Amino acid sequence: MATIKDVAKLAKVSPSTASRAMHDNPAITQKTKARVWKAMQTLHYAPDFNAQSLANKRSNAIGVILPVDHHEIFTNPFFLKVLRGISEACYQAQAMVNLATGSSQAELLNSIDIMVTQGMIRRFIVLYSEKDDPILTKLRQLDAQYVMIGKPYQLVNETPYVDNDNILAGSDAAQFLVDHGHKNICFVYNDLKKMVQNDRMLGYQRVMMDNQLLINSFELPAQEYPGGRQLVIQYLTQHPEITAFITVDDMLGLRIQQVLKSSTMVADREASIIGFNNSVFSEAAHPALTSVEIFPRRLGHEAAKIAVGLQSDDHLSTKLIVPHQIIERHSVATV
Amino acid sequence: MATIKDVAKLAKVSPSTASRAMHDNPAITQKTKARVWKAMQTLHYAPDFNAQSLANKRSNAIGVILPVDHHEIFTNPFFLKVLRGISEACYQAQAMVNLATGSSQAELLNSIDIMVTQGMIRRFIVLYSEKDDPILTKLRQLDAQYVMIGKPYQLVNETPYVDNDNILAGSDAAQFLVDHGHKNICFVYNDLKKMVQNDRMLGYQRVMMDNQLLINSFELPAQEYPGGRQLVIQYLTQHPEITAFITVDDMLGLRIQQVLKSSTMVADREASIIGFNNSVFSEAAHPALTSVEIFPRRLGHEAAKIAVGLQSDDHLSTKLIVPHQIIERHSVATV
DNA sequence: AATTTTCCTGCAACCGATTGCACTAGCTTC
DNA sequence: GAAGCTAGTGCAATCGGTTGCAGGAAAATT
Repeated sequence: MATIKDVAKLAKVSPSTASRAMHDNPAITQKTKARVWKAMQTLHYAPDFNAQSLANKRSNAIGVILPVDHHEIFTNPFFLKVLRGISEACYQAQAMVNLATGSSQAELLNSIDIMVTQGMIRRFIVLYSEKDDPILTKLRQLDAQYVMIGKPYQLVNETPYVDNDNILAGSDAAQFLVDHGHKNICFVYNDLKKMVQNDRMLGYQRVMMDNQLLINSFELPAQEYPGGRQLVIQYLTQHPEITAFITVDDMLGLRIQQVLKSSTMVADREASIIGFNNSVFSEAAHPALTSVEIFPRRLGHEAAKIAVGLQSDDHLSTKLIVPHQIIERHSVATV
Repeated sequence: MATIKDVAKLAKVSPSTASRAMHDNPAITQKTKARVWKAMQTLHYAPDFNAQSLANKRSNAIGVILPVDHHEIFTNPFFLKVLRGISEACYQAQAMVNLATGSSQAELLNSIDIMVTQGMIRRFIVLYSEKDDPILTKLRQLDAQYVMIGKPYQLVNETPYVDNDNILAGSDAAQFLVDHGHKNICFVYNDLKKMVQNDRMLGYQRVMMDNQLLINSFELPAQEYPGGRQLVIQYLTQHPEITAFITVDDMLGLRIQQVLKSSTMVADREASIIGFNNSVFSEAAHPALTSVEIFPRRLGHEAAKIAVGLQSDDHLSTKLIVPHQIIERHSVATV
């Protein structure tokens, strides 16, 4: 591998000039820069990241923080897609991608500590947004920068983030059902402490109120908790008027669909369903689920672009809203 | 942050001695080592990874290579679980996890090149096994070490890997059906160029032959190719004798189940299904799919442990077989 | 032509580790 | 007691970059 000294030698300048030329330092003449650049080309020069990080006290890597391990999370293809987007943007920006996970919060905190203090990683992407998250406190305390995927709960103005307009997405989903003639619509969620779910519900509520319709909601616990099926049956029998469901994730929609199709307790009961995330689940269902696509890969891509551009001294924060899109399939009927 | 010089000063030795003491170099007296170790403790010393990598010409990071982007892959929770296991083991070994993905092979190859030449990453985990994979060629050519998840096609003896015994898993699944009285069993796959699928089929075939039963197989293309549903219906009508399916992934099982339940073309047709991967899909189905759990997280964990232990000079290769387990649910009936 | 100003470039130190080699004790041995 | 060993430690160079500061050359001013 060619080093900066080789380049310098070939361009007949000193390593310091070469270094400055590479960073397009204004102190260097165009003519000199050109010489250096040509030398870089011919030698296929590429800087050593470790040497650079050492000298700069800052790694070129972006740390990616997944939520603390939890059955549901590591089952959700959403994160993998986001990772793909991040990876893509980082590749284009010549940055490395460093993963941080943990089976407990303590472990994750420690991982992050190591990445910052020993790895000199100073830029992170946090793949979720939760209330009172100690991880964010830690990052701030370590003087690291981060961009979030999802809208932050705290320091909303100071935190760069990329997100969908989940309130709008919730509204759109509700409006879609209303437009199809539904009046008794139920919102199915999982955990309202998550900003996404909360926002989508807000959007749903807004539309219902605008149309003077009743608000119904239902908490369906994660798959690993038993009895979910029973809860759905119960809800359905207690609310015979409900003709449509908005589910905060396709998976929930699928589960409700399964119950509708298979339980003798609710035989002949029909209901429209619209989900979120446009995941495999929605395609796999029959009838295929209408779902709101939120473009996770794009979310990741944009977040990474912001993270890569983060300077250690800037305190302005970029916010980016990625559009969503309703993918119509066959699970919503017109009444 | 304390540096090695601070430690050295406190222990009243030179940095070189401190360094040697930290690596438990036999040239250093126990007494001196003890002094250095105590100094490390009191200063909360932790080495700078970048400086270390620079001096050693080898990073402490493990590169993780995902397969080239492909709708199906980034939808499969398997990889996320494996990542979790890798991350866990790396955390314990104080190694960083570096991700490599690409939307094309060229991009992925380039990513890897960068990781090795600029990042000094010399140890990789490859999350898949494919025939004639140029990625592996590249890794070898770059003089990097790798451990695979899944059995390699080439250099089987020289390549460390961790895998399930997929042949056995295939046999077990088939035997499970045979034990439940099934005689006409069909094996459903996706892409036989993948070692996993091939092996599972082999196992299936073995059991069928041992029991003097006919071998039936069926290729169900990935979800994104249209017409899959039609293919299933066609197969079912052309093979009325089939009473059970082994599907190489739960997703495929789910898709077959959907057809069975919903198509009027095959009304009243019943069939048992056993899938692989014990993914959410299997739980979400109704009746819930019986599935073969292959413990992806454990696969990742073990692979990472091997990768971390890899020395640049050793040419012995560890192989590790992670057991599988049939998770009985309700999709297999006794005939 | 001499002096000042402006620009550009190079020297050398530094980032935080590792390691070959030389050196100094303390022991043994004759 | 001098010579020869061995074992333990430190010096200094090195890994491949970055950057403050000094200095030299060219351009501008008088």
